[in-house]
Amino acid sequence: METTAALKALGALAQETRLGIFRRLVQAGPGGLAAGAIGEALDVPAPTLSFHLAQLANAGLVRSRQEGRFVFYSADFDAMNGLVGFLTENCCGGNLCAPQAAACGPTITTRKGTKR
Amino acid sequence: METTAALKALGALAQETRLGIFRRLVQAGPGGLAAGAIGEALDVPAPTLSFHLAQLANAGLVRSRQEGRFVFYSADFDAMNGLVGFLTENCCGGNLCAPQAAACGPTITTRKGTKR
DNA sequence: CCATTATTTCGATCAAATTGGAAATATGGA
DNA sequence: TCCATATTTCCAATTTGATCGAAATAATGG
Repeated sequence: METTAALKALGALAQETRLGIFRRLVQAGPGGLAAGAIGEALDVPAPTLSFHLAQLANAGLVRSRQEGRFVFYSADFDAMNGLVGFLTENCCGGNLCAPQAAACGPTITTRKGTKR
Repeated sequence: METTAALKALGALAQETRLGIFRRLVQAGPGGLAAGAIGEALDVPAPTLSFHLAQLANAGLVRSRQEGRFVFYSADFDAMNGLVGFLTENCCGGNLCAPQAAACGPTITTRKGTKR
């Protein structure tokens, strides 16, 4: 992820309502949620919600798809991974995150070096 | 890291000049740089620089210490780690980062342009 | 003290983001 | 077609953010 995209993603998440929306979408999983369901869950008026969803979409953090009368929004996990990668590089200068790698969790090393 | 702190950190980094300042400080390492050196490196007028440094400090991403006539600013790596951890949890719902764990990975994504 | 350098505060101005009501635009069903 | 529901666009008010000159504050050495 390059700087411009990272700036847009950071800006998109740096707002309470949008961060709430995104968290909700992450929680909802790949299927996402209909716009109305998000607005109801977070108690955000439709026009305001639409505005924020557009910002998130423009930043590449969410995707939308029409399904019947509904528009479903879902988190773009790849984009989020890209952002985390960008920050990790900016935090660590391209190397491992300092002291604790807690952020990367108990994890994943799917059996040694099987990258990808 | 709690939501409020994460929002402040995201907001602090979601600005071109501030992101540039922070990257420079990360690159400078724990010792940091004098305010003047940062301003000169990034060509930012003193008042503007002071404003942005204050924002970064308020967000907890940088620390400052007086040294002689200079005020040195340095990146707070723990805070940055905290932010990455927060995003990772919000990206993965507290579990593994989806498909590829590239960000945490075996690393060394020495990409051209990472430097400087 | 005084001069010099480093940084911050003040203040004014301009630009951009956020908000939500009212109205417009889909979409699918009766 | 007409209706009901879902979502977006339009618009205008309000708030918040960014910029930087000028002046103020801090630190040091002469």
